[in-house]
Amino acid sequence: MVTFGTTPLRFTPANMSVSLERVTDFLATVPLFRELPRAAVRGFAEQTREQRFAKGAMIVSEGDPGDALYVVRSGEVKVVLIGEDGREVLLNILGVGDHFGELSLIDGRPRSAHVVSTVASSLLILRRADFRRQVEGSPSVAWGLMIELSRRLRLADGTIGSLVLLDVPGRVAKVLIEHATPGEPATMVKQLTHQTIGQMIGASRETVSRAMAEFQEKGMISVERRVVTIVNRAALEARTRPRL
Amino acid sequence: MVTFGTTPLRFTPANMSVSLERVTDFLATVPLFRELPRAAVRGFAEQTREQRFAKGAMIVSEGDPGDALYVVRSGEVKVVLIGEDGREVLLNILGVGDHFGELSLIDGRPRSAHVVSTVASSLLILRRADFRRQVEGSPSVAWGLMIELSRRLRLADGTIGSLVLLDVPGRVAKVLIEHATPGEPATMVKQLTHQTIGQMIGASRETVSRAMAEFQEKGMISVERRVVTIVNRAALEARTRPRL
DNA sequence: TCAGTTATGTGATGACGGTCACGGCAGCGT
DNA sequence: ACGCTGCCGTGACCGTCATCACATAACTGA
Repeated sequence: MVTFGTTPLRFTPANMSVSLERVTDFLATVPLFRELPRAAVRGFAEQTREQRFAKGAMIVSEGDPGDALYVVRSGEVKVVLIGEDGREVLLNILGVGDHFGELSLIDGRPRSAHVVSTVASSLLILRRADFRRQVEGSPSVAWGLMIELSRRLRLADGTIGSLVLLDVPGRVAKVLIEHATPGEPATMVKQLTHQTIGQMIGASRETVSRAMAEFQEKGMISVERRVVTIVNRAALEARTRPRL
Repeated sequence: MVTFGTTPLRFTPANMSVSLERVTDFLATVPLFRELPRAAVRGFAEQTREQRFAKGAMIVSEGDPGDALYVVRSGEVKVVLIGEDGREVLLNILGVGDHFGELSLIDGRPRSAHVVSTVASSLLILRRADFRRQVEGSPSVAWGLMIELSRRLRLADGTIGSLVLLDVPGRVAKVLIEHATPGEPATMVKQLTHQTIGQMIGASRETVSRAMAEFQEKGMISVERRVVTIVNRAALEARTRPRL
């Protein structure tokens, strides 16, 4: 549950002259700007300010007019839809180097989801300004943006597919596989609470719990102190397909 | 149900020299190329060939390597995911002037869904060739592409949200509203079979049928010879929100 | 270490909606 | 007109999953 307003935002004035090179260094590592010459990255960095958010702070709200792009410099944020009854749908979890907010910059429409920090986070904010001109002047950025949008679109379509075609255990299996860090014989999965998984796949906490219990019984995964290890990836993948 | 292979594709050799101007005229009307100078549109048109597909033909298949962009010149196609049990998820219905296949051109990955003609259709096929160079050389096309991708991403996220947050009647209401042609007091809805609506929202034909019966009873819509009229749009929109 | 908070396991219960099974109806080609 | 085929309406049944209600366990910070 998001804590509306209870955790006040804390503002940190940008300290441009001192940190410009640091910011440039950082931006140069994010995929979007990776192919850009240093001078161009600095061009973006100059339009940037940094802001810190406490855990649980609402960074952007659905429906807001949006005129900024955000890059996660530290921490983690989640992209969520919130139903009028308070239930949350988790569309995405973003970590360091990920960015959000480009949709509104591109099409000028209001924000389509909420973004909330899951831990204390620091974000670089790139205001609209002449974003469009900058992007058009940097074909590699434009291309990078399109690749990123394509990636998300494929992900979203895949999610729609599994929501419709798979039962809850199938969707849980899919999430486990997608969040597994490679390393075949025993693969580990990033820490995700059952609650969080449930919000990703549209299921209740309890049902996720039961699904994972089933996987454990069948020797597909093992859980040690809340860390999940994938024991039998093939079996998990099989659950990822309907009609088995 | 898609008829795999039963309806053979028919090939029509491109007739470049004669039809180039026609094709250019057509392309100039599609939003993606609208802002482009005529010469540039012709540049795209030159890389184009036209192909006809019978009703039910599979135009692209999920998993195929993809190196072409398709523009619907006449007819209609549907973008679908197909589960191993044969169930279909309808991601999109595309009409004249719509295009598909850009994702693979952008990121080079395989096709993420099937595309099937719902009626006999004619498509312009723009092969990869130097698509990337062309796009980078035409900022307005790059921008148009991003706007289109943004639009689809918003739609997809909205679909995910309604799949998770809304019950079937709610999702049906949403589809009706989205497909309503404006004209307030009595709005009409494009002809969609219950089956089709079901595939769009992950519900069975029967449940869609019952939802629409309920809407009729409550005077929210009226159905006359399979044409739906929205009588009480506000009530429909209310059903679009959870916790009623 | 201890208390408070947050995450997890598991049963009971009921509703939503999928599936099966028909019957009616409308359009369409011959 | 006549059948054919595809769409629609409705009842019956039953599985999956949300919800409620607790009991436990694992983490957090003082």
